[in-house]
Formats: sequence, structure tokens, C-alpha cells
Amino acid sequence: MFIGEFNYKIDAKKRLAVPAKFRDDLDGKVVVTRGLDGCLFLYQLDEWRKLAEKISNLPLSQADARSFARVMLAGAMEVEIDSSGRILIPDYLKEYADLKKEITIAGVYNRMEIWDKDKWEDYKEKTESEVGDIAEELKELGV
Amino acid sequence: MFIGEFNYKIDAKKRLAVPAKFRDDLDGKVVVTRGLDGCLFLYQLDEWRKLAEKISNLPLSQADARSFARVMLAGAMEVEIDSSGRILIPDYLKEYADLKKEITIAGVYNRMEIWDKDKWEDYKEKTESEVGDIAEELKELGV
DNA sequence: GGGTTTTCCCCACTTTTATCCACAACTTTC
DNA sequence: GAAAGTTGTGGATAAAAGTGGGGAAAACCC
Repeated sequence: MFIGEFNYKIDAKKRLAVPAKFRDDLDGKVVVTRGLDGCLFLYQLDEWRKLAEKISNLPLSQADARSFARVMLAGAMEVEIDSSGRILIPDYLKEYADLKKEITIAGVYNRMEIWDKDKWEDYKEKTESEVGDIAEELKELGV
Repeated sequence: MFIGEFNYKIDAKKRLAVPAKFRDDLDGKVVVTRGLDGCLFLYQLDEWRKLAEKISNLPLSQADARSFARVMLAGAMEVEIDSSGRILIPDYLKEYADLKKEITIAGVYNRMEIWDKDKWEDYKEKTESEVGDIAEELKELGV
């Protein structure tokens, strides 16, 4: 499972290294998708397929199901890990997550998240100051 | 299966490239039809047959089922992929989806969608803010 | 039939992507 | 602590993809 925080750079050819620790678990391919809070999600292939299967079976007749499927499925991309352990981030996802050069990859158990480093720092700072409150809420969840 | 977002141009001869990634799965032919929300749908041949089967079995007594069948079936057209990986978009479909020069093709798992790029951008923007709570929807899918 | 338009097949150019290699910095091993 | 391997990063070159256009063939139209 994916845990930890890693810093990399996207180069001029949109290549981004995947943490070496995780490469063996990925079988040469991953799926990048639009994530929440302005980052990208990185899924293991079979993990993603399960999700996609469910989404694609939503009724074609419902407008909100269609738009949901479009955002999730068209927003995703299957990418190969090259011989140096890097993946290609497509333009539209790079733009979506506002990725510049400095990137942070965070392991969040069953997926990874790709953040623009600055955005990640900001988010972390903000969140850490709220950790007290979050703890309160977690208590209510019985954690 | 088809996922991702791709940008192409329709040229003066109404030719439009099919994403190179998908060409191998298409066996030289695809079916284009009127889609929903102002785009065109692009199906694999056998996938299309399954759908057409389903649609043609809709109750003839319901007016909206009849009109849905007309839109999808009457507008459908089998087109060949040429040696450069392009298809021809017939005039009436080009008009229907209001296609200008810049086109976006979106992979939505078992079909592709052809959008005028501007329209797609608008749709996406609108949807991203509406769907906003992707997390909620995912929860309902049990993810 | 003669002329015009549309369609189809092929080629060509440019840009993007893929593949391969290089190398410095850091780790691990003995 | 030297040697051998990893890892992150950049670049050169080859291959593929995207796009446009010419001209033959087919269809269309007075």
C-alpha cells in the first residue's frame, strides 16, 4: 500500500517519476484521474477498473449520471511507466491540477495523489492547523 | 476500453482523426450516431449492435422511447477508418453536434464522444462545479 | 456529353511521442 | 571507505501521429 510523501520534478516532456518504492506494485501501468481538492489521483490498474466498471453501468438516460461518467472517465488516462520509472501526464490533467515544475506525490493507502508542490504545502499548512478539529470529528466516527 | 480526452481538428474535407490509442480496438470501422447533450457517439461495431438491440426492444407505445430510438438509430452511420486513422463525419451529424474546426474526443469507457471543443470546455466547466461532490457520488457506488 | 463537384487514395510536411543513453547524486554492500 | 548498484533527471535520436493537399476516379447535374 502507498504511504509517504515524495518530491519530484516534471520535465519539459511532461515526464514525472513514480516513487521507486511503489513501482513493483504497479505492473508497468497506472491510471491518472482528476482528483479532489485540485490534485490528481493515481490508481493501480485493477483498482481503477473496478471503479470504471461501476461508473460505466450507470443509466445512459439520466443526465447527471452521464455528466458524472464523463468527468470521471474522460478525465482519466491509462499511462505506462517507462524504463526510468516515469509516467507522462497529459496536458489536460496537468492543467486541471495546475502542475508546474515542482511536484509532490503523496501515498494515501489505496491510491497516490499528485500535487503541485506549492499547493500541497499550502493545503498541508491549512490542514495541520485544523487537525485538532478533525480529531474531534474522527472521535465521533469512533476512530 | 476508451478513456481520456483528446484534441483534434476537422479539416476542409470533414476528416477527423480517431485517437491512435483506440485504433487497434476498432477493426477499421466505427459507428457514429447522434449523441446526447449535443455531441456525437462513436461505437465499436459489436458494442453498437448490443446497444441497437436494446433500443429496438424499447416499448413502442411510449412516445419518448420512440423518439429516442429515432435519434439514435436513424442517425447512425457506419464509417471506415482511412490509412491515416481518420474518419469522415457526414454533414448532417457535423451540423447536429455543431462541430466547427476544433474537436475534442472523450473516451467514456464503452463509447467515445465527439464534441466541438468549445462546447466541451463549457460543459466540463459547468459539470465540474455541479458534480462538485464527486466524493458523495462515489460513496453511493460503494467506492 | 461536357462540365462541375464530391469522394477517395496517396503522399508530404511538421509536431509530438517513444526509445535509448548519459550522468550525477545518493545507497547499499562487503 | 571503495565498489557496485539505485534513483532522479536531462537530452539525442528515431519513430509515430496529426494535418494538409494534389490529383484520379466517381457521382452529380444541367
